[in-house]
Amino acid sequence: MAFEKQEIGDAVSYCGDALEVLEQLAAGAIDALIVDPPYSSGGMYRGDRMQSTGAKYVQTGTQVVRPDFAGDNRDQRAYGYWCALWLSAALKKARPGAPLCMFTDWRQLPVTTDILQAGGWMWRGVVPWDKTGAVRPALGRFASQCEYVVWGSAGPMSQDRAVGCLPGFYTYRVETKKEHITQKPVNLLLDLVKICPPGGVVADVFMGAGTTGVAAIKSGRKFIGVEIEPRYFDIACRRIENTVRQPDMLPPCEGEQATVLEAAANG
Amino acid sequence: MAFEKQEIGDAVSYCGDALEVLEQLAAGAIDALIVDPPYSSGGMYRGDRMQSTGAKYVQTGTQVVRPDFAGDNRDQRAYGYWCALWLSAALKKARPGAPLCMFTDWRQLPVTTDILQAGGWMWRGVVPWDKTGAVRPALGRFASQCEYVVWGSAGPMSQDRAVGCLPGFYTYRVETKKEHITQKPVNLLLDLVKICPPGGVVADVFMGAGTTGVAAIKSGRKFIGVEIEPRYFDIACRRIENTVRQPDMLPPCEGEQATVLEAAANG
DNA sequence: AGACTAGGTGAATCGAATT
DNA sequence: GAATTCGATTCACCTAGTC
Repeated sequence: MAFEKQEIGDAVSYCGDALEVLEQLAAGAIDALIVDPPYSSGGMYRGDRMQSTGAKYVQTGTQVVRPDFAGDNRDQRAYGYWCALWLSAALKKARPGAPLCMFTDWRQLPVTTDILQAGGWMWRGVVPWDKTGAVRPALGRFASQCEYVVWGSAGPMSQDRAVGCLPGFYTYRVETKKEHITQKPVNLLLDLVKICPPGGVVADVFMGAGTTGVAAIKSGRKFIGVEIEPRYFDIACRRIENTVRQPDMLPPCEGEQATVLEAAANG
Repeated sequence: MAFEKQEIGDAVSYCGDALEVLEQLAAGAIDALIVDPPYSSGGMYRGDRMQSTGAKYVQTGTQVVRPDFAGDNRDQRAYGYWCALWLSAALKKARPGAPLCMFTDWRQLPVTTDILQAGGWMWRGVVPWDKTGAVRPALGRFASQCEYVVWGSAGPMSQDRAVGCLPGFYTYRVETKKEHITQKPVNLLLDLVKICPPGGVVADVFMGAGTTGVAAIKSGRKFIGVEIEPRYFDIACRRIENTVRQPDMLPPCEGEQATVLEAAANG
């Protein structure tokens, strides 16, 4: 099968189905998988979830029209089976010990930890992300102001490529200008990509607006991206291209060397 | 069956098994259930989890000797069945709509949301608690610096007794002087008891060192507590007694009236 | 300073089953 | 019976922010 493929700097992006693209990658191609799959959340009842994403995630006030996104209307069991499929496919293309980060909300959190393990990955923890501003308070209840990164690894993780310790909690305000309704802050992803050894390949098979790619490239890592919806694919490619063009590269993180992986390969 | 029973101010404490004490309470006796059950966590492998709590939750350096606590060495399935039992028993003694808060760690979080529902409660969300300082960093990993409050209610929650909106995330440093290895900060519990209408009855059937009771009494609520381990029962009673004695009662929270429940009962 | 952290890794060791 | 393998268990050591 052939997909539209865009190579921009150290980023390779495919417009196609996650599962199908994953099956065409080389084994060991992925040093870290960071994904934000459609949560299939957003309603207590099946009928609520089956709406188009535009109707489901309503924005009050100014109406910003965005294309609907695909894969967000499965019920919870179908969602689980589908995730297990692409997670399993991704595992086969991941370097042994490669880390996996997967966004989810509170409602899908337990399913997510299950399907991560069903897909063959080793579950290692949960990292909350405090969205602060984006809270819808409810009288007499706790606000749901956090989303979650469920993380794990492709089997045992050795510490030999590690360059430091990462926090277990992040606070970043949701960006006001978004091109995708579930778009994550670049700064959040800039922190998360540190789980990938410097110079390694970060993969995201549900790119959306491409924030993971932006963060990977900006931090001197390589990137493989997949997005099925052509309009978001174009948006992602444009954002990655803008990142490649303006080399306001971040300074290497504390103790990070851009060539850790190459050194390991050579030595 | 008879249990040791201590009445201290507005707090009634029982030394005994949670399930057995719950079955002796009157229906509707509980306005809010806030519990910190033994997580049965503490290791990647079954053997690790089966150790005594003293050996499992290691303290480096100076050895502070604390009594082991009971019920922390079930495997995950047994943990689930056991929780479903006492949660179901508690539901029968809870006022309709009463909120439930249940502490857990990342490893037991998915089980906890399952068994909360298995016990008949309605799952409503997850509230992370950032322990900040109490982090054991690990090279190349995300630290696990959060624990979680899984919360829900005894059926539909009406908003008529609600006095305000609660945050969906808390940051409190672990207290340095603890009498129980899993003791929670008083300030955290002072925030959480706000889920209970002012003047209502907060119950905690795994008191440990009694922090929930301290927070309930300090905020002008009533309290029912249960603890199976006599040494922790004594510690809890002493801490509650100290709280009752020094009436440095907190000012009513924003919009809180100390007599909301009484007013409802009278009118 | 030094203790503290609802740990995790990996090497060494022990034990039972198999060759 | 001695050697080997595999699994389970034990133990030293690592991490960094805060008190």
